[in-house]
Amino acid sequence: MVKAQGGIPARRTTIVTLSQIAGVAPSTVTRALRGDTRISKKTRDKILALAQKHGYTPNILARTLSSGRNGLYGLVLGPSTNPFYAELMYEATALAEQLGFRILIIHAGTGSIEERTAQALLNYQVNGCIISSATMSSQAGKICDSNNVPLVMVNRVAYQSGCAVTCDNRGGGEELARHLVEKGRQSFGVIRTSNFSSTARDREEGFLTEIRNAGYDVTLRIDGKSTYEGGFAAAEQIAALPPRDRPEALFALSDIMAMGLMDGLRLKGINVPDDIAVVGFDGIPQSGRAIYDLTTLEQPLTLMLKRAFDMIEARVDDRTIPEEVITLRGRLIVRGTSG
Amino acid sequence: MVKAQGGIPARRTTIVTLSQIAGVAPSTVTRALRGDTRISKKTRDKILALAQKHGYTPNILARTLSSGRNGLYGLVLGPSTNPFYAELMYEATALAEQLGFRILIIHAGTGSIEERTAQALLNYQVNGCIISSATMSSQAGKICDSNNVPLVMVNRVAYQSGCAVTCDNRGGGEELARHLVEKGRQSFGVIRTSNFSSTARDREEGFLTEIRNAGYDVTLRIDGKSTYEGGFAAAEQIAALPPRDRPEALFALSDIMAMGLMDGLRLKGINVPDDIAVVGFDGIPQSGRAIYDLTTLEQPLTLMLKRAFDMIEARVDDRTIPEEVITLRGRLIVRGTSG
DNA sequence: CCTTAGTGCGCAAACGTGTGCGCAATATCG
DNA sequence: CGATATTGCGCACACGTTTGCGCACTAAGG
Repeated sequence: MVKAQGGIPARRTTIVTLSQIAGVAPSTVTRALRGDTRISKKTRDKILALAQKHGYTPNILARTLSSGRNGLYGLVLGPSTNPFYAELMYEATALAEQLGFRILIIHAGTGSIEERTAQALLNYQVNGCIISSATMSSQAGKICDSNNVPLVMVNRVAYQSGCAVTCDNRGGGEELARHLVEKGRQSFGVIRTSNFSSTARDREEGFLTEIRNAGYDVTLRIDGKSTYEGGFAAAEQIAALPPRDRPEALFALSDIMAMGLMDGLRLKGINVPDDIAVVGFDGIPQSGRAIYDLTTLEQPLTLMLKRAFDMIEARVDDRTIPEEVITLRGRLIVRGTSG
Repeated sequence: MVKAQGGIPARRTTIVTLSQIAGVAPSTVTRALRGDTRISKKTRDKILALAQKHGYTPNILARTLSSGRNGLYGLVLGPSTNPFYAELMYEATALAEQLGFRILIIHAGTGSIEERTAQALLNYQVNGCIISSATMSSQAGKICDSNNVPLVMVNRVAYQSGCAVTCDNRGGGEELARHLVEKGRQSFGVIRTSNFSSTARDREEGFLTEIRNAGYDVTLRIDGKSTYEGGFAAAEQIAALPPRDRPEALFALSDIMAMGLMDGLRLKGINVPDDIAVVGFDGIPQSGRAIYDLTTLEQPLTLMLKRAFDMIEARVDDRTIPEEVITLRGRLIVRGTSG
């Protein structure tokens, strides 16, 4: 209950307020504001002017209660150690702002989405939720499913079911492999991740396939833990190898690992790309810094999110649309680290 | 309106549903769930069990409509080019999760908060809003004020009025200055920002004061634009100077600029700290990377946000609490770049 | 037995918005 | 001119939750 200060009950202007001033029914005000054609132009103009004058702003929460629609979209983010997620959040926010939506942060960090988190989605009656990293517990998935909350995975494909928008990770891996082969590299290593996400697996498989097609093989695999520090540690392992055992090219499954890797190599006096070529994946802005100048495969992040929003919107209108997976092709950015 | 699929109207369980099953009034269910003492233990236990069994989750939106309280906190973030804001978002989310709140991203990026953004706060009836960077247009401030939306600036102090939680930027600048002087540096430069935030100004003033106290002066000032790229460009300007005109120590007003600065210097063959010492401000995690190993002044971010939440909560309960500014002391982290 | 105090709960309204239905007035047509 | 279609709007209820008020019942005290 809003307490008035100083005795004047400065209640906020609502549709009812406006209707009283205009001398019409609240329903008329609603329809006028929402542009219902059945309201005469004269009445509508009058009400719009009144709304403007009294600084009316709709109470979205009340609207939700009545019509089920609010512009609220949940967002689940991966850990802060990968700037990719921060970028995703910024992109999603910008896109939402443009489309008139709002982003509700549901969870940010590692760990899977448990029942408690899924309930938050219901508590706030979000129209849908974009999940960028974490996996869902089956219990949580069931909750969302049975309550008709459309879920879309971005940058990840669920194992059993669910909507998803993802980059062509396999194709990207292949493209990077071909690029390195064209550059004349003949032995290869992969800085991979310990988690079993579809994303990481597809990238690695694509890479491996094309390397083998070219008649070579991946001879070194190190877990880079999807972090800068993991990539850095991998560099130390590589530096510890006798130089002739070191691969001529390394594929870090994500840019952030590639950055750690390069810094690690640099500190050990190993030159990129003269001694070892490095390529990454994601296309985060930091990879373009002169100090890295990383060859990478850029994900079409803005477009991916746009598709994700579209998917949710479509399913809000029609719950019966079947599950859908969209794969978008990434773009190879050739920079200095691939030789 | 939730459309049922397959003929079975799988409506969500609400307080009314529960009340019907239990054979009591909805008001009794509410009070039982909220732990009102006037409900007998027997009834309460029965209802709690029922709620558990039927997977009841409260509809916060409806609660808001009726009681004005939801756990929604707006968050306004600065540009993505400074990872400090991403970290702030992650911290705020973690803290909110702990306290049972939710974060609604209101705006992320550059630019001031205009009327339209302020209205979003009203649309969703947020309990309050944390503003981490942008300045508010006076119109937007008025809207929030007249609608009793508590605002707290974090990492910034408003010029005229408003609540704020901030690090002791002036004191931090002084501490960094003393540290560099102790290390024997005798000439100084500052990589500053073009915007006129209180934060940047205080840091620079504190630094300047102590440098002068020690009998030296700041002889070089470059605009680093609060970005990595700005810091990098500053390095190129400095490298273009004849070596004896270069300051012996540089203070970048934020870590992200310090990082760009160091990379720029490195690429020009200038050694840190042998040729030039560098210190930053903020204490973002990236500054601790081996490749930077930056001496900096860490902001107590978690605590700052905790205080911000507390401030808002207090003002939700009691609108008459006057405006308040809290300043928290930061922590000097001495690493390798200060010599 | 009567009064008083306290306990446990229900009634009904309120929060702000959306919508199906229907009524009245006007326009259109035969 | 009368019948029908169209336009413009109001009524009433719904969404899920909270809360002031008050009623009924029990326990305690005189």
